[in-house]
Amino acid sequence: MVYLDPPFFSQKIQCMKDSNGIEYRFSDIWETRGEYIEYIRIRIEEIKRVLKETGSVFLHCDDSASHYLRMILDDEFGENNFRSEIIWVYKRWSNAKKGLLPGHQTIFFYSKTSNFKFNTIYKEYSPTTNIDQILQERVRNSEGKASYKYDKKGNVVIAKEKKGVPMSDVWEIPFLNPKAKERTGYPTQKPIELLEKIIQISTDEGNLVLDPFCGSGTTLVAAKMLNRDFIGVDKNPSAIELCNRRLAEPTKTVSRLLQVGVDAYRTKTDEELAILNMLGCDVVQRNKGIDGFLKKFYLGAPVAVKIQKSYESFSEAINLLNNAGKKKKCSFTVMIRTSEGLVDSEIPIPSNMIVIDGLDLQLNASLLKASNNYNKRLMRG
Amino acid sequence: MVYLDPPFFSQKIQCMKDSNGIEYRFSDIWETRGEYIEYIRIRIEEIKRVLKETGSVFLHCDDSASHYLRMILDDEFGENNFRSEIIWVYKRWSNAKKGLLPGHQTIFFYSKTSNFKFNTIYKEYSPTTNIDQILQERVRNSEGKASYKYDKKGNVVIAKEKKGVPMSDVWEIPFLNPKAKERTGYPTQKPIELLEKIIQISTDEGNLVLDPFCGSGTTLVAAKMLNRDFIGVDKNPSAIELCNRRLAEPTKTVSRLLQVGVDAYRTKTDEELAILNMLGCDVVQRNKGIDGFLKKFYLGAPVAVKIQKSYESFSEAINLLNNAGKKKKCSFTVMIRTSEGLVDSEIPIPSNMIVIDGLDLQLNASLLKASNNYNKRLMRG
DNA sequence: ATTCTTCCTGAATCTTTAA
DNA sequence: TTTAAAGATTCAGGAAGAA
Repeated sequence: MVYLDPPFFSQKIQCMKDSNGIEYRFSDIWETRGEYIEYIRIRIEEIKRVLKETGSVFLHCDDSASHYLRMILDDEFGENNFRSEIIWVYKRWSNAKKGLLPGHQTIFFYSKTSNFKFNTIYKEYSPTTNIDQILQERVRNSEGKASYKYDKKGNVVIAKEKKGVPMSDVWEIPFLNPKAKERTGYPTQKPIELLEKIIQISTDEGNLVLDPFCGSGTTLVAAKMLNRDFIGVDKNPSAIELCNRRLAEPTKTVSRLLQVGVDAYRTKTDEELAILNMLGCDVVQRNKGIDGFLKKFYLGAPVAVKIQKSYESFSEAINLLNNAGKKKKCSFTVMIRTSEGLVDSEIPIPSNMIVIDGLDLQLNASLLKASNNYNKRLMRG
Repeated sequence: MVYLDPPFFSQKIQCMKDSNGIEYRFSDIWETRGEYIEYIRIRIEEIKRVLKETGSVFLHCDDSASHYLRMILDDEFGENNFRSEIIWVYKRWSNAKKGLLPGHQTIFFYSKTSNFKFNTIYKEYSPTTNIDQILQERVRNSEGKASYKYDKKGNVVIAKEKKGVPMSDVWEIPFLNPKAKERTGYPTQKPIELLEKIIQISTDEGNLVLDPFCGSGTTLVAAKMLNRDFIGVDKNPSAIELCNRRLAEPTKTVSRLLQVGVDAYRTKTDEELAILNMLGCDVVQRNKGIDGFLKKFYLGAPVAVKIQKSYESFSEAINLLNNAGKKKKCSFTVMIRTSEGLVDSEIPIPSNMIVIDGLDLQLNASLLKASNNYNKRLMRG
């Protein structure tokens, strides 16, 4: 298998320093598009030459010249050997731009022949999947419509064991964060996770992986950890040095985000989210005293919102919100009192805090009043 | 704005039947690739001709010929007018295939000039984001490192109001489920939500939207619902008929259409469900006047709850709830008034109806009062 | 008109403080 | 001593302003 992440046609100089002050730099600047294409084409030709009959190539690019690169691959490998357009999706720290924020890169997957090595990776079923579909055998009737299969006694027929859903061509993997330990200081470094997937679907242990633009050596590190053989090439001597350093101690930092999933960071209940949404709030996830900020400032300052929790007394909640609001320089704070929260309103409410009873509290109060009125009227006849 | 979803170069015949047995069919078969490209190129040329200087084009394709289509766009619009490669991501029922499951389609976004119309849509911050960096102003020291800004007294300085994160070029929108009500039976039908986003970012109300391969008319329906003008073209007469049915069936008003259209793909919003849940309600799905019943009876009879909808005036909502409540022999009814609903409280409120303002309405009133108090205090010195 | 410089942003981590 | 919460930091990549 060959993975290559050649210079993009971005017309920029990529430059970065590592923690020791060593500067890594390469140029994505080309005289003409034709020159760039020719540069890549020669390399693709050679890649095809050295590839086994069952081998595959993965070409990594952004959207600046992906269509030209795919043309080259079509020409050299044949369009019938196109396997997939893999989309690597990530969220990244943002910038201001008129238009949509770039949040993906493309990896073209071609095989040398139709008899290519491929290991299917199975993922979990979507939570919306009906288990009957997985468990029960199905048949097609005369009109071609599918239905569940029953045996002669009218019992459902259980299907053979399934392995899960085959992996899709869209891969959501966190972008290598500027603060990640995995970072070497080399520009355009890719996450190990990405290379692991590519190596796993296209090779077995002991197979050979080639990266002709190996840079910081992510491909090689991933290959080594997965017990594949590997060859790396780079024209920059300091890149090779870096590769050797990394390979001597191949480490992979597991991203907490990847490990626990983004939902682990979402700590609000549906109800709390609905309240915050109703009020027009940005949701705050990592603050005990504040659940959200109103999207609009008042008196030139932010307004913090807190929903009383069931495990908090009212006075506790007030103190938490008040202190957090002061720290964040809020003009006002808003407390949503809930019926579940422990009632205990001994302490005075700060002058810049607005307390609003939750809908359930208001409803109960109103219903009580209405029932009393009704009973009084009854008494009076 | 022009959106086009031309036949793909898939070399298949697309065929599907709707519920009335009408068959829709068109051919994706072309003699040669060159012929296909020429067919598209002519249309792109004309699209550019009729487009305004501030206009944009969105070309929808799968990965079978996307590189050729983008070449055409580069040629006709100029590669400096390439704005984004939008990736539409969806999860779909799986099929066994050696390789990765296709889970995306591509939409190329080009503008006619660099002075193009664009409305940024802001999304929520990631749950991993630290609010301090959103809230606090930052500075750069002499070494170019960033840190938080403090005033002379050592207090943090609050940054100006933020709007959220600009939308990325990767859109996760569910593929039209085979059972979805929105389905017309037309092959390759796209979800309305996808078209809504495209129309929203590239046009304002009253602008003109053209779909030269309109098929079942999803683009036109979305345009109509968003108060844009629209033109649809299709060479298949039964497609045009279908479009007209979809566009004209709700013969009343545009807002009625909106109501019907929205209701077709979601009966209760998450917010409404959360409110009903908060109040301790059983949810009622198919009643215009009632959204839920309290789990507890009052005075030995059920209590109906209704949330005012954005497309209902307050008096309309009151009448609906009151009539439905009488039919169901309710002792009381509860109306939740919302800020989105049309305000129009001319008619008297029935004696057994309890009206509760939504949290947002109460918050707005409280903030207004608090701000006024603050200003008065300022005036008095 | 072109190049250079400065500024701004926020996702996801690392670091420090509090419990 | 361990863990959780809060605070601080980095950097790709556009925009806007300066040279």
